[in-house]
Amino acid sequence: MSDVAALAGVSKMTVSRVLAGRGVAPATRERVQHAIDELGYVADAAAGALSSGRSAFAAVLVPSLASSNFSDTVRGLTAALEPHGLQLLIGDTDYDLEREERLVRSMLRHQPRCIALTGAQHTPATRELLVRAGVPVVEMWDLPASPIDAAVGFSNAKAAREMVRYLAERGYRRIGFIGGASELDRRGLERLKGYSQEVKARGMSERVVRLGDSPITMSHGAPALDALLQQWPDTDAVLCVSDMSAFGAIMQCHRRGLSVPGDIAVAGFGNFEVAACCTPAITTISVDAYGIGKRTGETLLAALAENDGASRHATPSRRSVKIDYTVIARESA
Amino acid sequence: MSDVAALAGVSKMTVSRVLAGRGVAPATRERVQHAIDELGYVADAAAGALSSGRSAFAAVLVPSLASSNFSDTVRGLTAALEPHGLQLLIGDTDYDLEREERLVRSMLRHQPRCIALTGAQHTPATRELLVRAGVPVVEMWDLPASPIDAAVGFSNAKAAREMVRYLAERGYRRIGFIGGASELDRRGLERLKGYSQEVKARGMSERVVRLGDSPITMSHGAPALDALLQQWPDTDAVLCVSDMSAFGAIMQCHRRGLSVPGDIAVAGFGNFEVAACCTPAITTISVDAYGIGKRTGETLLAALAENDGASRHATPSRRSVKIDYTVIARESA
DNA sequence: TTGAAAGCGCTACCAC
DNA sequence: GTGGTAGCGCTTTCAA
Repeated sequence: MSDVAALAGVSKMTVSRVLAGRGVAPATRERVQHAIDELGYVADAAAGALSSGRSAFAAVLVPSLASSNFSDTVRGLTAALEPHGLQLLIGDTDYDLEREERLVRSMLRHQPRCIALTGAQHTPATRELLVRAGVPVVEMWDLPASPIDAAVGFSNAKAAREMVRYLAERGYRRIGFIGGASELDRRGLERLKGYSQEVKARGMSERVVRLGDSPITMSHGAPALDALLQQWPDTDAVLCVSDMSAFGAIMQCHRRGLSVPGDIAVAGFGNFEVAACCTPAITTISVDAYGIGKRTGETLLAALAENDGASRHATPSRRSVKIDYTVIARESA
Repeated sequence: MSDVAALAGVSKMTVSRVLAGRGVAPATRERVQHAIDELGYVADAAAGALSSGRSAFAAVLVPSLASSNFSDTVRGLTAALEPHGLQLLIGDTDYDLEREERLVRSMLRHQPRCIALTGAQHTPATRELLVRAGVPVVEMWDLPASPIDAAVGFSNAKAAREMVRYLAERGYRRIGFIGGASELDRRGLERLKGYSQEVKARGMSERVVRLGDSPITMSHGAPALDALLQQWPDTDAVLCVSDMSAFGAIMQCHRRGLSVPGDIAVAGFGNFEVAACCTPAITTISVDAYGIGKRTGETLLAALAENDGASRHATPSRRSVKIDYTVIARESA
């Protein structure tokens, strides 16, 4: 920066102002900009952060970047935060709460301006770290009973209930559920819970197969469907924890010579791309994953703006943004 | 850190050494660690980076996080770099070279220790910035004619030729290609180039449909297949620029009552999960996307180790790692 | 094995 | 509109 200042014949402060886009006379600004280009000068963000006491980072934690759900959410966050000069620090927890804690710890070292993470469940240490960080926090994809700060999500249980209701209304009575075996995928467990509640409420019996790790992939569907039909051969509909699994199940139906939905109806969750493209097209719950990211970003920005205006100590906003979901009726159920 | 030092009754330097895991007497180390836990102290990475002149960042640029290809590559990079204490700065270029340049510029402000980016094509300014950065750079997913520094990838053109060869050997003679319309997806264009070369070399005629933006998604396949069959109704095989498109095309064949591969063979590229799960299972080119990330990470680490040992000015390694690919023969072709 | 001083590159603050 | 000074929280270097 000294070099640039010298070349432009101004002080470092003026260079700093030009970079920050603050009040500088047009002529001066041009000279400085020229010097910057000349020297290929790139300001050091670490020095800036240290000096000003505010970084340009936003921390983001998702269970898995490979799931289109969460990569869409990350895209939404990027869309909201990048225009405000925030650089995303993205971490992949792999559905592991200990790993989440390690990642939070490591990200906190970079003094992020705000934090977005997935789900309602975290280790006590993670919660403690997050609260102490004193920056806006949003938990995404769930509506926690006691949020750390704010939340942007929906009730996975209620959404699953709605799908069971849809199936019941279409006349299906022997409805199964296939999902993952892991206790770590809380959203999957919530969906299972919603399924169980609604099935019981209607006096139907539960038919649950839990198999495999999260994230649930396409290859989950085939063995899960086989297991379900082996135990309950007369099953007439199956709700899958995700469209990935639903797709695998439908392909397995093809292989077994079962028609969908004629012999068995299959419903998914998430409205992934495959649900619309596959034949039969998959009936599913549509969740706006990108919107969750976007709304989360906006919520964080609003909290940042407030904190700037008011006291320094982050006043937890506790706001909770409910994201809509809808049953998309297609061909498979 | 002063607070921690005071509480532990040592100097700041000793606290710093404990955090860095350097030579400190066990008793002292314990006292310090206790004070750290007590106060919930989290070291400031910006200050550390500024003081030591070396950040803990690795910059990564991919065209799209939504493509499982690239999210797998990011996972591979994480696996390689995270254990060495490097934090990934992930950017999504959206197949836009201008955006790539902006992202590089913004990431460079954080003084990354190394940089991984996708493809061989960049704006002149991007190349300039990257060279001036003086840190190891790896270009992934391609083998550039004149790499900036190192490269980890394969020839997309040769891989596509191999698939055409496979199809020709299975007796297909009227082979089409469906891909994206964008000039920005260089890997897609390379695949098209390979197709054209091999088709011409065998005296067959080209049948090319280019449609839609990158990243190519499942919904690309159906309209592209329709367009192909409208123009060349007697097509007996189609090579798709990606498995996503191939899947969409196969589903469209189902809808049109065409049997695959009986009426028309369909081949994909990438060996995505859907290729193995769908029926008929998709014949494709398998590329180890995760491995590209892993190898890239290892290449970067090796370069960092060298630079540490030797001179400060990064000696470009110019090494080029070739990644294997293979035709996976399944049911669809 | 530990401590003290200097300074990394920038921005906040106050003068002019 | 511009410049000087102080100092952000660490690590480097050297001394004890």
